[in-house]
Amino acid sequence: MLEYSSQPHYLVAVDCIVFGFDGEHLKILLVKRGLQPEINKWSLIGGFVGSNESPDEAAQRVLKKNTGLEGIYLEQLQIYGEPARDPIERTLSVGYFALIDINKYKTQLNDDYHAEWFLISERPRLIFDHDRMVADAREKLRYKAALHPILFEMLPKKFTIPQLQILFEEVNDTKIDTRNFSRKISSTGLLIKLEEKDKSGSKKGAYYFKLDKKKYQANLQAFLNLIPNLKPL
Amino acid sequence: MLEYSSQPHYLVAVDCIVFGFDGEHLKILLVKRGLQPEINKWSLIGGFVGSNESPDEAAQRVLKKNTGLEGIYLEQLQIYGEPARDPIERTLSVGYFALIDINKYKTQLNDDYHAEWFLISERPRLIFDHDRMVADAREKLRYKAALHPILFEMLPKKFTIPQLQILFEEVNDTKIDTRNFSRKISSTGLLIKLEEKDKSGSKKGAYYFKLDKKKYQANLQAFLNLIPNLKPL
DNA sequence: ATTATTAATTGTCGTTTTGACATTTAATAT
DNA sequence: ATATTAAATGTCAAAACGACAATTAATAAT
Repeated sequence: MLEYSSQPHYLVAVDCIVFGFDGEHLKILLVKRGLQPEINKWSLIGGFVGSNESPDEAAQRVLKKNTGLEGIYLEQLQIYGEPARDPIERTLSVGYFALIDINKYKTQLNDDYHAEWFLISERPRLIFDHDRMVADAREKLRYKAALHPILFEMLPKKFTIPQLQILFEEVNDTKIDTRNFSRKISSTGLLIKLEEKDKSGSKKGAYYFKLDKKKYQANLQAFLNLIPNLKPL
Repeated sequence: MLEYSSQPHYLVAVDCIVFGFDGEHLKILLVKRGLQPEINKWSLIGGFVGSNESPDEAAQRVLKKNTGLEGIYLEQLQIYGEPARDPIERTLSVGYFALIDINKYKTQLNDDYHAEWFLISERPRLIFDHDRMVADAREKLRYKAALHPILFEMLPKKFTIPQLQILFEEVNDTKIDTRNFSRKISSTGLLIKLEEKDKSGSKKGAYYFKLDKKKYQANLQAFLNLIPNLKPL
């Protein structure tokens, strides 16, 4: 086998697909690229992996630098490494998808940074292979959200069932029956009903719920049922 | 933002977690590392990503070079990029897991290469972070296999239901009820019953089945049921 | 030839979950 | 007092599930 020294070295970057929910629509956070090539074109939030950080840490750092966001849900998507994906120099990029509550960070974003939210369906064309990254992230989000309670990451601490349903509908691009949805969500035992109501959406008002954090942590792992009585490895 | 030129460059490698099934047990393919550091210690099959190939292509090439295997099921696991994971020089590694039918390649392996099969539970300690890679791959295999018909990749073209069940039991490290398993497998409509029987395992013999390849391709995508009547994005 | 043996195959039943569907309820506006 | 609007909840038939045991097809033993 070959020695280390004779092997080629590459740039390694991270790119973050940041999904957010504003109560009505699933959105994605984009920035105008600040360096050549493709300067001033819309792009995912990204940056190079530094010498003393892992890609995971780089993604966290880059996200914070570009948006002010910290401690948000972040998950590796996959690596993008076609030799010619960056025209200047070979760069491998690790894709991440992030989930945040838009309203929580709205002010911060508008004031301090150049990031902008777009409807998924109305986003501009992106540089390099970023459009593919978005498509992949969208698919993975849907896949994962069908089996894990991660969509709560995009909601405020207090949220209503109708809000939650709209979010599911947006992610899955489909309509869901209110009665069946409510039944299934209740059966998870993840929600705690609060006294307070959200009156903004209707005259009657919808009860707020919050996450049962203990059960939430326990259920982050898969809850599959092809194999009965399955226990973690 | 910084220029490309001022950014650090890294080695990028691939490491393959190769799972196989011999009819009885789930096994993993390991090699003795051929270069410093940690030379002659057990390791995953890996290699550096060359200048003119993607990581996916590198994984294919490395697998073929080390085992003679070609055109096998290969899927990206995740990237491993802790700054100090390789003591010589910073190297990021893309983990892949592969699925093959052990019997198909047995002779080839023993004769031409130094790879060796181990029971998952009896494998030696591996170099660097390869033990973590194996653990991650095992979890992902189980997760994916619960939702997608990928385990067939580890079986011969003709296989029996009892064989298939043992494989499921191995992957999930659990016992499954014969009657319920058979019912569920049949309901997928993925199997075609053949005339021939496998007499090696019993006096009565077990009917061979083969995959319905058309339905197999269609079902490689997720078949979830949290969202009724879900169609692909 | 009959019987024993072994693993493969198939069946039942009560419970739970599912998907499709409509009515009632709580608040505000008229 | 009534209309309006969205939230919350109920029913029912069909399907899927999990737990459980009996039958069948072939060979081996007597």
